[in-house]
This record gives sequence, C-alpha cells and structure tokens, in this order.
Amino acid sequence: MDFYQLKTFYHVAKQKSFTRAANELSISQPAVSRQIESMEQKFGLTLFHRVGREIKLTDSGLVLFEMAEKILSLVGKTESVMEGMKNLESGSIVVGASTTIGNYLMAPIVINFMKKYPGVSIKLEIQPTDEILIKVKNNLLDIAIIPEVPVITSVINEILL
Amino acid sequence: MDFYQLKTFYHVAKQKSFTRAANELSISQPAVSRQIESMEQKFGLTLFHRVGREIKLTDSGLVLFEMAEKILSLVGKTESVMEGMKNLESGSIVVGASTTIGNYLMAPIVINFMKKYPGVSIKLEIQPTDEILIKVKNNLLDIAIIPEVPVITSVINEILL
DNA sequence: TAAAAATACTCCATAGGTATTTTAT
DNA sequence: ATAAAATACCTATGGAGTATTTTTA
Repeated sequence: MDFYQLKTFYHVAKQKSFTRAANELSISQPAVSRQIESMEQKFGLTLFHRVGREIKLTDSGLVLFEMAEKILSLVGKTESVMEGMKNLESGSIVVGASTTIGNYLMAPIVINFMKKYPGVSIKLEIQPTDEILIKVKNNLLDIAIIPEVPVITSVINEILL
Repeated sequence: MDFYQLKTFYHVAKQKSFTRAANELSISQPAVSRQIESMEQKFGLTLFHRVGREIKLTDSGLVLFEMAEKILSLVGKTESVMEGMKNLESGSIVVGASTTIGNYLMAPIVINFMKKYPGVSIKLEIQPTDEILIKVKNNLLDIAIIPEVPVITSVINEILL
C-alpha cells in the first residue's frame, strides 16, 4: 500500500473524475491514471467502472474508499502531532507574566520546562498586567499569565473580537 | 508520510536495531538507515537516540511508534479486505448440498449469487448427505449444506479434530 | 466536436544493493 | 576485535511530465 496512491485514489473517488483530482492534487492527469492503474494491479481488482466518460466506484472501490478515509485521517493526525513535537524540540516560546505571578510562581515552572525541553528557547517577560495585555493585543506573546481581575474580562473580550 | 518508511520505522523501534529490522524486512541495513534518516529529515526531528551502539526511541519516536501501530494495523486490515474482495471478483467456489436441500432450496440462492458476483465461478454439487460428508472430510468443498441430523454431529466432531 | 481518459515516450529522482569506514564495546 | 550503524558509490526501477490518441456524449 502506498499512501500517495491512496490519497490520489481518495481524491478521484471524491471528485468522480481523474482530471479534477489531478488539478486538485497539482499533478498531471496521466499521473493520476497511472496511479489508479497501479493500485488496481496491486490489488488485482477494478476500483472504478469506466462507463462512457464517467467513472464510478466499484463495490471494491467503495470499500477501499471508506477505509482510505480512516487511514488518511489517521496519517494526517500523525503528521500534525509530529509537527507539534518538532516545536517541542527546536521551537521558541515567549511567556508573559504579571509582576507578582512572574516573580513568585513562574520561575520553577520555567526551569522545569527548560529541563524537559532543552531544545526550546523560552523567554519569560515579567511586566505589569496592563503592559502584558498590550503585548497580547499585538501578538507579541505566545502565552500570558495574569491575575484574574474583573476589569480584565472586558479587555480580553475586546482582543477576541 | 511514506508507508514503507513507517513500516521500517516500526520494525526498527520494535527490534531496537537497524540490522535486525533489515533482516526482518529482507532489505539491507543501509536501506534501513537511509529510510530512518529520510523520515527524521522530513519530520525535522530525531526519532532514535544513537547511544553507543544501542538505539533508543526519543520522545517523538515513541509518539510516532504508537500512532504507527494504529496506522499499520488499519492498513493491514484494508489489505485483507481487498484480498477478500478480489476473491469475490474472480474466485471460484464449490458448494456441496444434500439432495433435498440442493434441489429445492439452493437453486435460487446460487442464481442470486451468480448475478451479484458474475466473476465468481460457482459449482453446486448435489449428492446424498453421506457423500457430501466424505467430500468435506477430503476438503473437496468450500462449503456444504446438509440437513441437521443427530448422527452428523459426531462426524463433524471427527472432522474438526 | 469537445471533454475525459488512455497510451506513448522520455527523463530524472529516489530507493536499493555492495563495499567500506567509523565508532564503541 | 567485533558488531552495529554510517557513508560512498553505482545502478535501476518507477513515477512524473508533455504530447498524442482514443472514445463517447
């Protein structure tokens, strides 16, 4: 089984067209034809009925389609997770914290994180809450930790709009 | 993501050895090294710690291993199912039936099956129950349908031993 | 005749193998 | 000294593209 072919098959089945799948995948139409042909040979069965200039999934094709959906989704998830792991090995993160929290609570947390993910450069910015909020507005922080104060809520709502 | 690489990775992780994985997969050891290297480059992260002449999964490697397990299992299942579909497209089947059942019940069933799976050659053998049983013993039938008669049970038990 | 798939052909990238070197036990 | 992984080098298979032909609506 070849993921690349499976992906092509999936698009062809969805589009009900070799040509449209080719466009969607940014490859040539003959490339798609050959990939499907190759799959049909490997499996030893027909995946699409070529009826006139339409194509239609065979029974086998339909079964494969349903299983392909699951496989491709799982593969996609795996790739996302690996992408996330990469950031934990070589990423960088800027943490903002208000004065009190930053000085009294964050230090051990940051140290612990640095031990666990030595490849990640972490920067802790300790500033008054309102300054932190401005940086959050301007997307200068990856994460910010501030005390829970009623007035904050309105600012956050403004940011999230 | 490449399926063959994932499979190789899985075997290496299981065997904790490039060389043993290579043997298991019937490819050369350098081929395994390159596949792992290629994966590490694509993901942008290290999958194995090369500690001395031992190898050990990294954190990322462990995550990948767990997801690979699921993917490979699903792919295996898919391939089995496709193998089964192939038999429904081009297989052959020999059905044995006792005289009464064969003459009165099987005909419409067989006709229906032939319509649904025109690629499968089906042969219906109608014979007295005891003859059918002998053929079952000798593995000459893919399936046999006979009346439920007490004495049969002992014969079937004998066959299944 | 127009649109879609199949075929023909050429080319290149990738994957594999063998041989060898490096590294650590 | 040995066993395992990495590196170097070569080869070949397969997969891609462009151009063209076939088929049918």
